[in-house]
Amino acid sequence: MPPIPELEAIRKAQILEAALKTISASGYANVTMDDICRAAGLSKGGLAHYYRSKNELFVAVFKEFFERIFQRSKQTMELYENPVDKLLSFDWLYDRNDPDVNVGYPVLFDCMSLAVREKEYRSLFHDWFENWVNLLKDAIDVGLKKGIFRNLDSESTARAISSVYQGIATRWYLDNESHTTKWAVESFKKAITGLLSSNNK
Amino acid sequence: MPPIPELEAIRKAQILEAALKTISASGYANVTMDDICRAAGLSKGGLAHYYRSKNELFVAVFKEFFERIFQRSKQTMELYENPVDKLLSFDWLYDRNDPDVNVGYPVLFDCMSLAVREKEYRSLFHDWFENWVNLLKDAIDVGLKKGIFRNLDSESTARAISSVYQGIATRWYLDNESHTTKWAVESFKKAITGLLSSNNK
DNA sequence: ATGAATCGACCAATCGGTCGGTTGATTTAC
DNA sequence: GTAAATCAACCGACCGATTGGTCGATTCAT
Repeated sequence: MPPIPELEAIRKAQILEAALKTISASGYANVTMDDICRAAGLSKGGLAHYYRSKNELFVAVFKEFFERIFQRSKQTMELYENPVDKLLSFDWLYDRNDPDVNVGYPVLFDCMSLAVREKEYRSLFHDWFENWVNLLKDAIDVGLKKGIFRNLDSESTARAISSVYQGIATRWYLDNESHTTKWAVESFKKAITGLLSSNNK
Repeated sequence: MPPIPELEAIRKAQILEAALKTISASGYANVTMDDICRAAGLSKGGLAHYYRSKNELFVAVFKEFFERIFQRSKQTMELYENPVDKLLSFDWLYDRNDPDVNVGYPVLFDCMSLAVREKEYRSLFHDWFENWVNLLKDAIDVGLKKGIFRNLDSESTARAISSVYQGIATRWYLDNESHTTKWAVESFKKAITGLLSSNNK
């Protein structure tokens, strides 16, 4: 019987952590199970005991990843009271020293290219979008109730706002020599305040 | 000696076309040289005669791809006179029946995940961004001169506009059940007109 | 006969997954 | 109370399949 009852949960967490870092560093397509074994301090057979296939492990890794990002987003938004501040609270996405950012972007891009063809990954994306959009939507609804915003469809505006964050992030990360952090922050603020002002019919 | 002098150019074009379709359909990581040989109607040795390694071929494919997208963007913009119309002329990006769209998005996502780790691909991205941004920047500069826009930095605004297109495209493509074409088109119009109106200090 | 164009068998390397085996703690049998 | 059986945890050698690249052979126009 198990030495400690929580051993399985501990091991799985260790493996996920090791796999996440390895995938982030080398890229989904280049990572081998051996790499992950080494990073996790386990043998091939040992790892197979917890995750029976590469695909099973990787799906678990990406799931864990999105959960982390979501929690981070939620916690950061909660630091603010004003709906506008909440909606503009994602500047941590453009901090090159942030550990979530450094690990996260490579994983995110990998996941996107996987999502193109595999519905399991598309579904992970969908859930993440949904969670993110709901955070934003709630803030917009509060703003509408308080009269800060007018004539907005909160859901489609929320989707647009998160898309703007992601679009700017893509540039900022993949071509950082031409896209400074200053540009990224100013741009998302202008774009999002533009989306929130109801001068569109 | 070559049967026809242009044979090399013809073959290379055939190979690039076949490779582009194959990569789009199966994904960079899953495509084998055999797949491309079959699609191009050539043997392994025959293909090796024109492209000596997988990497050499793939870089050429992605280069060709970005060139196509750029030409398409340029031509579509030229259909319009008014700077605002030019800047909003990219709704073809959100047409699910467009062949460039169907082939392009999978390739684009693959290229992004490659660009994270390989500077050769990052450089392709950079060049594409630069070309795209310059198209937009020229239109904005005309608008500034004509007095249609005020208080804008044309370059950083151009970068923001193309980022908005790309961010919305990501959602629209990867999670199309929750992101309709109508949403995509309305959203980019609102976001971009917001960026162009100078009510930001 | 020279060399570009093309072929396809073959090689070496890689990788995911399997499987028999070991360890050590717990449970069961007596 | 102890010997035997059991089982989770873990190991690493091995297998089968895949794949990128090579190379000698073949064709054919010049």
